[in-house]
Amino acid sequence: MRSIGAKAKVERAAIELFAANSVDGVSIGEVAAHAGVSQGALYRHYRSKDDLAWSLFATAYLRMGTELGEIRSRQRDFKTRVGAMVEHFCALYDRDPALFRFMLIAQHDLLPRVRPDQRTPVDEVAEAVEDAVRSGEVAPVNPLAGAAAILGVILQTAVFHIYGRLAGALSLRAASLTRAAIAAVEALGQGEP
Amino acid sequence: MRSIGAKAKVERAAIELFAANSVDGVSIGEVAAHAGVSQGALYRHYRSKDDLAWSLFATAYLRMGTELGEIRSRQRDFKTRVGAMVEHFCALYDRDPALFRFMLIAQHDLLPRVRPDQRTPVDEVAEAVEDAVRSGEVAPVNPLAGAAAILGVILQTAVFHIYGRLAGALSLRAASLTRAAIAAVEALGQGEP
Amino acid sequence: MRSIGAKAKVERAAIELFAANSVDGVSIGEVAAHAGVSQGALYRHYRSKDDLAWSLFATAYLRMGTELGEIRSRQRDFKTRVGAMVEHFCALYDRDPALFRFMLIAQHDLLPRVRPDQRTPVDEVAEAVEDAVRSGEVAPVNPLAGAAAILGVILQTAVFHIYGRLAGALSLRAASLTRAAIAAVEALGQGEP
Amino acid sequence: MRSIGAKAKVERAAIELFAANSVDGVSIGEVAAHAGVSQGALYRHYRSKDDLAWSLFATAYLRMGTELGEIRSRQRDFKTRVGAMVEHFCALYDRDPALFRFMLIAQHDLLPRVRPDQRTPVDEVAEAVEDAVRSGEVAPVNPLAGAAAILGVILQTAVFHIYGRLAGALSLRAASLTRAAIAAVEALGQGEP
DNA sequence: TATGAATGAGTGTTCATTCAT
DNA sequence: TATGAATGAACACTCATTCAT
Repeated sequence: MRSIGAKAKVERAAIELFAANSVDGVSIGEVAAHAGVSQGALYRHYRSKDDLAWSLFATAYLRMGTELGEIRSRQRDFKTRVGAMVEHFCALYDRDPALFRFMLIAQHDLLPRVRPDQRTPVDEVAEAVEDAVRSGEVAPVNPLAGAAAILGVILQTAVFHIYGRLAGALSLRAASLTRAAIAAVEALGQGEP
Repeated sequence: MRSIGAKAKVERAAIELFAANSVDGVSIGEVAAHAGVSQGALYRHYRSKDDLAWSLFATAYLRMGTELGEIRSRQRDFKTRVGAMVEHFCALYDRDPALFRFMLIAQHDLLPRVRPDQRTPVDEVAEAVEDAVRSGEVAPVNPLAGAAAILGVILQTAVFHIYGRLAGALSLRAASLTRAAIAAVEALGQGEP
Repeated sequence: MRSIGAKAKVERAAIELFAANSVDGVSIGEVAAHAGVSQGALYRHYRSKDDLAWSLFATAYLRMGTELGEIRSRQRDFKTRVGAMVEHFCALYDRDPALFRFMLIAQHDLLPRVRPDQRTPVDEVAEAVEDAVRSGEVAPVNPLAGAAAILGVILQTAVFHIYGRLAGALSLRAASLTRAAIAAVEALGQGEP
Repeated sequence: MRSIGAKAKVERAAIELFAANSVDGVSIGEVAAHAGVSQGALYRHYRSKDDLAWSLFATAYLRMGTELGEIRSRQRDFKTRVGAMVEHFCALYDRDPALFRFMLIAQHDLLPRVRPDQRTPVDEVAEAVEDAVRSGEVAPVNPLAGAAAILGVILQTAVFHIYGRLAGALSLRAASLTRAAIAAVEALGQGEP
């Protein structure tokens, strides 16, 4: 009856349930019930359960890519860029931990479906590293290896937070995570390989 | 005599299929077929599909914890410990990527089931950090935050390898990953928080 | 004024789709879309999907009965009657093959719903045979057996046309079908049973 | 438990229910219940409901083609051939009216799926007509038009029997149907087209 | 003991029908 | 009046698990 917000309610319910139980662990009926709509109504907005999961994931994942891209174009200094990116991740985590967890969980199923021409968070972080290498801000290093270090520091901290190993707002850790991420990238490039 | 190795064949098949398709994406029939045994035979070794997945995960995960514990007791120096741990992770990844990927995928479902008194890889790495802080090898830092940085650098690199973003044996990256992990932990402790 | 023709558009769409995919193979949404009206509008003209299918079938089927009855009252000679009836069938087929095919398909579901007091094509053809027997134009024969022979010759030819086994306008075959139908009825009555 | 006959019981139940209600009008649950097996058991023998319907239809339809082919190779005279074919149809109808009705109903959905290289009843009857034309037994006529006449006489009589318009064993009508079928074919070829 | 047929609850999905706007 | 979003019951199908042989 209240058609405005029906899709939004489904999205929220799906993200929360998928985050808590993984996509396969949640039935479409549970999503509908949690959203307060009928099962049939859900299919007016999404062609299938898979479409729902993919749509939520792709939207959030590619949006994060876009936002990191904007950060990259706003800042030119490597350390500033990494700092802003780390803060962006932390802010998302604090604002919507369910969405963050959903993305972490769902990536194993859904990442392979991202088209190679789409700009992902990984691409943006790797490009930031590449820029830094090119400008001499950091010693030569494989940009993707550098991106792995940066993202690893951030995401594993988020994972520990999810599992209760760490507490408090993640944003409070942004400064130290930034230092760690930058130091990791610099250290990567200091050996012979 | 034919039953010798039957359980091992099931385990291998399960790990490979679970790694490729996640636990929910694989039926017990597929595991049995892949292992070359009947479905009924599978239930002689595992009470349920869940028992199979949990048993595989817990064995591998806790074993990794034990092995990291042994590394910790063999080495006393922080950097040496981290280096050995990184090498251990890389060696496992290179030797059995399916098992590694299975653990990465399954953790979201199964980690919460690990009892708090069991020694996990996280505990061992965190304890190594704690020791280093206590001995003054690194500046004061939350041991779990340090463990997150170390594991993040390793595991995200493995994830990139799985998704084809990085190539070549992971062990070849052990030295640089070790430097990155240590640098990250040291940097964590250098700010005011 | 927009509603003028809406019902007719629904009928046409329904007949075409039902003919191509059978009633169960077509959704009310497809009919509405094909007709260019909303689903709700469709229910203004028909109480239900079943009502739509039955209404279309009954109208066409009973109309054919009426028309054959008119032929019967216009012509008194058996051969002339059969000739006119065959031509009538062929003309309908050539003019509206979808309607013809719909009737052939739908009869299995809907024929039992025709009330016994309603004059069907079968009744008219059987009565023509009965008249011919009574007048001595053909040897004694069960009128319904005769009607089966006549209708079988016509309808099976139409079926072959639908399935692409025969080509060209069916009306071109009217003369030979008439001869065949009459010969079949005459032959039926020439044995001992 | 009684694995012998499970598939046969499913087939019988399916044919009977499909004949009475059409394939779309019967749920897989009803078939299973009628057969006295579980729904799951049904899927051990048939991949899908469609596979069940198609398998039943193709088996019966192509088998009839084979049998008519055998009749054709046993008899060389046109009238004898037609007589044997008519008797074969009548015998099948009398022995298994449900199967006969199922074939009549299902053909509209399933006939297009028969591969062109498979010998159908239509092919066999048409070939019998062709042979008769070639040998001069009947005047020149399109073999498929002739087959339509023969099959029409038989099948429409069966249809009338199904709907209660005719009664008694169909085999009792075999002789007169044979005469009617032959007369129809002969009459087809006596005009100018 | 080992097999695989059988079970039956649960899933995603469709669709005829209703009704607020 | 006309729309199309919403409903909810029904459906085909899957699969972990059991058990007779």
